[in-house]
Amino acid sequence: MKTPKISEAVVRRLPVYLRYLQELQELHIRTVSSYELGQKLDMNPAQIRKDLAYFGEFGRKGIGYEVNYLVEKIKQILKIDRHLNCALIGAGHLGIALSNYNRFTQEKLSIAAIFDNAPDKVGTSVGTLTIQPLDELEQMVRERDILIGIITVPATEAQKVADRLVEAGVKGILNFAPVSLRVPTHVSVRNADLTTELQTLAYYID
Amino acid sequence: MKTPKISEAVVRRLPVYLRYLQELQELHIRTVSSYELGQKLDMNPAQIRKDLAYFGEFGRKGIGYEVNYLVEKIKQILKIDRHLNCALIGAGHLGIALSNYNRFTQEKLSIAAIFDNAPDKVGTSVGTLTIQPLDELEQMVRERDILIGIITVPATEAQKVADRLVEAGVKGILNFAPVSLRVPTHVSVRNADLTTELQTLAYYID
DNA sequence: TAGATTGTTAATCGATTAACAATC
DNA sequence: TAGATTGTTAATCGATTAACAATC
Repeated sequence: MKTPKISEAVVRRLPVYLRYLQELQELHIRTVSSYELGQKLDMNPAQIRKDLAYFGEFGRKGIGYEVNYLVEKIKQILKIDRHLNCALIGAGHLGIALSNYNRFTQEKLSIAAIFDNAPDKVGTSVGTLTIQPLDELEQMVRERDILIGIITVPATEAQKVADRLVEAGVKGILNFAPVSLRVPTHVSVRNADLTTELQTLAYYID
Repeated sequence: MKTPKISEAVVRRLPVYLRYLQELQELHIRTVSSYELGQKLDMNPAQIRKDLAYFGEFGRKGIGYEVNYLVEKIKQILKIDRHLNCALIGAGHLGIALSNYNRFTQEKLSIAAIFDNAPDKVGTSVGTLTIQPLDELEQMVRERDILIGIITVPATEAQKVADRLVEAGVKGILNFAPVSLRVPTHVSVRNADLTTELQTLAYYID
């Protein structure tokens, strides 16, 4: 897979294509054109073709894209065709919600450990997992080959947790805490802060 | 407030500035330069100055920006200086998590009603609210002046809920369901789909 | 005053869109 | 074949960054 230099904008659109293509799969639709995709996703067809063409020639001129094939290709590109273990740090309401949410949607991206320091939470089960104390973070990351940390602790703790995740060897962080994390360049961070989203939305009201 | 044509990229950065400025407020720091902000947020200082300058002249040459003043200004720009009522549709784990999360962070952006159709949930309390059946959505949106809908129902239900929210007069939707919603242009949608975020993150692993 | 830092213009860089030859 | 649709190049558009006069 030759990746000349793909912009984040392109990468962010791939999961959106994938999601819709999977809907088409369920409807047993075999083929789709960039025009149809563009109509449904409210995007420019040229952009869709260009995005996909960064990674290879997946379509057929005069025909369009074969849905099943494109689904597999996008999964490969995103590297979600293989297992990827995540650790969840912070077993509050949001953490529990995510660990459930996760279970029945993407079995390839799975939560392999949950941590919290509250004494009344440690030892409690969440699905098939048991909440562990934060002390055990580093050990578990290594033992269970965890590559992604999902941070759902309070803002004041988030940087400390991020530092420990980085130190333990995690490659990516999904951060739900409302702070800008500082991490080395070899670690990717994505922010999923609800407050920020709501505030952005407020701007567009009226 | 003259707003020539502000790009979404600019609007998305304002809450990030705000968040850090509020941290500075707590530390009783009175003044900050675009250079310092840039250092901390890992952004170009010229960009920060330009972003802010779209909305007015908030700084002082040779000095920088007065923290308290800038916080107030950004709140005004984002329109979070006034109350804004949201409705939450879907009282699953994620919905409950959000309604709690929300309570103690942003009192100006508050959840004013929670809906779910599951018979075992209707009538149950969540904080000070009682879960209501979806039938009552339109009525509540009107009665309680709800301008934003937060969708945390399953993907299959999300478009139906969005249609009803739009019909009831909501101006913005924060969508947690993994589907691309279709709404009229006068309604803003922001997507906060965890799966999409995780998949994007996976691309950057290794 | 001298040093610092803004607001803004101009230069650069990158992303989106249009157009079309290639071809199924 | 004729119509459709890709992959890709070129044109456009927009966003970021650099530079600097204005000025606190």
